[in-house]
Amino acid sequence: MAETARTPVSRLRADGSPSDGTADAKSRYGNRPTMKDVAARAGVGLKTVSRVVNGEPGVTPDTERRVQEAIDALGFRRNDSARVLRKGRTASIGLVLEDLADPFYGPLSRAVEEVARAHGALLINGSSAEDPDREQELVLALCARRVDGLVVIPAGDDHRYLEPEIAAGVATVFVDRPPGRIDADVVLSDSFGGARDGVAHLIAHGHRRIGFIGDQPRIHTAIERLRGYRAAMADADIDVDESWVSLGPTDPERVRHAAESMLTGPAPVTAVFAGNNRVTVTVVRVLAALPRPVALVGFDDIELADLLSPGVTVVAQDAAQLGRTAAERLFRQLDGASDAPERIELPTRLITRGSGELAPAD
Amino acid sequence: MAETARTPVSRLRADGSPSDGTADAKSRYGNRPTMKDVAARAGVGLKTVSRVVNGEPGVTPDTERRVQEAIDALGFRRNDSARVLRKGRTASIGLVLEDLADPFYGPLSRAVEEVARAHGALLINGSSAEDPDREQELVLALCARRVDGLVVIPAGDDHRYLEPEIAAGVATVFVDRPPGRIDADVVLSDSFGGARDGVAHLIAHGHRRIGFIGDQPRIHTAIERLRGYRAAMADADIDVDESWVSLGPTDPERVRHAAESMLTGPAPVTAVFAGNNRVTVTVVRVLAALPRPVALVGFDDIELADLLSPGVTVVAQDAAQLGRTAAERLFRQLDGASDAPERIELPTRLITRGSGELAPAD
DNA sequence: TAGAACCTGGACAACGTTGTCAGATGCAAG
DNA sequence: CTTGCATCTGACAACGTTGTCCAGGTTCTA
Repeated sequence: MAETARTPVSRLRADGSPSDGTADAKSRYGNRPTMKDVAARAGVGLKTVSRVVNGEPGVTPDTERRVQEAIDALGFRRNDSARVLRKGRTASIGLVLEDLADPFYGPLSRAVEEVARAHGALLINGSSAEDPDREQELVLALCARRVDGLVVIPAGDDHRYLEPEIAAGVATVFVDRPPGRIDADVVLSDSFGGARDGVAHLIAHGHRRIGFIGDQPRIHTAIERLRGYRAAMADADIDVDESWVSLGPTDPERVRHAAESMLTGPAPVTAVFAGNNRVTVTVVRVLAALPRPVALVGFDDIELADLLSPGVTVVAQDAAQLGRTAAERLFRQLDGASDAPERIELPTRLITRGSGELAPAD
Repeated sequence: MAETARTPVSRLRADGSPSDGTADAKSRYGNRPTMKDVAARAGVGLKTVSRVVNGEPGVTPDTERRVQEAIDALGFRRNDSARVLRKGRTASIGLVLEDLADPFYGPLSRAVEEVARAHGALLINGSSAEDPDREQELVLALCARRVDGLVVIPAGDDHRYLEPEIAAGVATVFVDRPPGRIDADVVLSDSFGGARDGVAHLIAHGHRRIGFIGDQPRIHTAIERLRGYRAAMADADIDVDESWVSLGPTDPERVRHAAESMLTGPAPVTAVFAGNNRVTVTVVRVLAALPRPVALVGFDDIELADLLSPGVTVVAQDAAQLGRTAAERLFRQLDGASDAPERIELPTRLITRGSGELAPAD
């Protein structure tokens, strides 16, 4: 059945609609009822409708009923744009991350959303695709929408463009990577410590020639994890052969090439530390095709890592906790806390599953 | 932790321009500069500023420069709330899905975002957590924000509450599951056909006792996939023992219990068809602990499925394509197309990796 | 040189809501 | 039958932007 009462006529209309008299009048949506319309229908004043809609006190039950009937009859829905204009707060926050499709960011944005929801706010989000210009464009678009706050996983390394916004009261928290050239709240995982522990774990199982494959060097976490790698190696008095280290984009081709080359040189590595989830996945594929076992520890947990053989040992960070902490910090700012910008570092956790405990196959 | 003093009037820093005398009654709260402020500073009219900001023609280069300088000096950013109020279009679309953290929805929302971006729109999104009330609440909140359009992965089965919105011109497209009790565009994967093919594949490899574990029966895809299962079984003249069929929540406990019980009865199944990615993951775990091999085909592809042994055979749907198609359809509506609501069904693809080709271990 | 055609700039009125404030109304007490 | 007081109610002015429209000024044509 399902016959619709949809009017085929007024779907929406581009700005310069032909003829149709004044463009100033309602050439936009099919006419949506406003509070004025509701007031007229209910035979009350405009403000009374506003009071009913917002549950303000001071309306007789009888009046309220009349207004409610008019609202239902007309299908009225408050226009929040106008409300925002008047009140100044939008009850929405922006989340700028690198890629919504990356499994690492899913739980993170979900956590941010949960916190936002608990505070009655909606979440607007966008992917920067690791492009600083796009990050800035997105952030500024969000500011133009007057989001109350921003959670940013930065792609760029210069955030001075945010200074006027922050000064104007846009609460801002960075996550996963610190901001560049401004002082602001930031929530991070302990990339340095996590990587150091992971590499130390490999060393403890007898490895000395250990490879490191990480993300591009302009990304803070990549540098930190490499630093952790070097620290662990130094602690064990192992000289790092620079052919064991590779930073760059994390697309499968590049990573595969990097892995293969450090596995085949004159001094082939017996273990690999993978700098993030995407790297790990590709390295697992490369190692699976090898005749000899090569140990592997990856940064970030991956689904099904426990079911591979051997299971993949990882340094896990809690993406959801990262997002939750950041969002909570954001709303603390919005609630008026005026603490100095703080850097919060969350611990990582080594999960041993087998691949990191393989002995070197020398 | 030390408690910090909270002042209600905190981070809003009214930029005190000492020389400017006009800042008396107007700028009581640390407000942002408006076009009026810019106009005053540049010594031009309000509308001229608007023209510069929007790149409209009819401004001398010299005037434009003066205005631009004032904009930069004040850190002016157009207030889109006001703009929206005036123009009627928000250049934003809403996406309501089940769970942002589910790996199936990541690529889908990313695709929607890409299309939105290509049309200059931002994406507001929220998770319904499979709760119809929450879905409605979210959708209506988005409508109050006056999003131009909605992409909805429905949790509920009655969407008549959307009728006034659609009539008022909110473009609407459903994805992954059809809407309930209204007529609207919908983009689906071919759940029925995909499941039928997957089960037929198992039958072709000699299985006759095949289990089906799916999502809750109020979810459309769960029903469709079960229908596909029954169709394939009927085509092969196999009577389905109802102890082989289990629908319900997809949490690991429930799925594990369902799998174990159909694997241990008097007529234990020799193969399992898993109704979605979450079910598959748990079933893989259960089967991995079994002494005898049991065949498995899962609906939805999973990362690393190829690296397990055996590799997991799946009926893959293209989540990104689903999102892209829906979003494109949405913007076609917004561009004024007034086609009748349409149902678009995307094909699935069987990917054989080993688990689905195991012979029955009778 | 006057008039027309054109260009630039600005005054003003919306858009739909909420905060303020003063006017109505009802009821009890004087 | 007033007065006082508490409740309700509605007119009106913002909020910051854009569409309309007209006033000046300039250049070009007759």
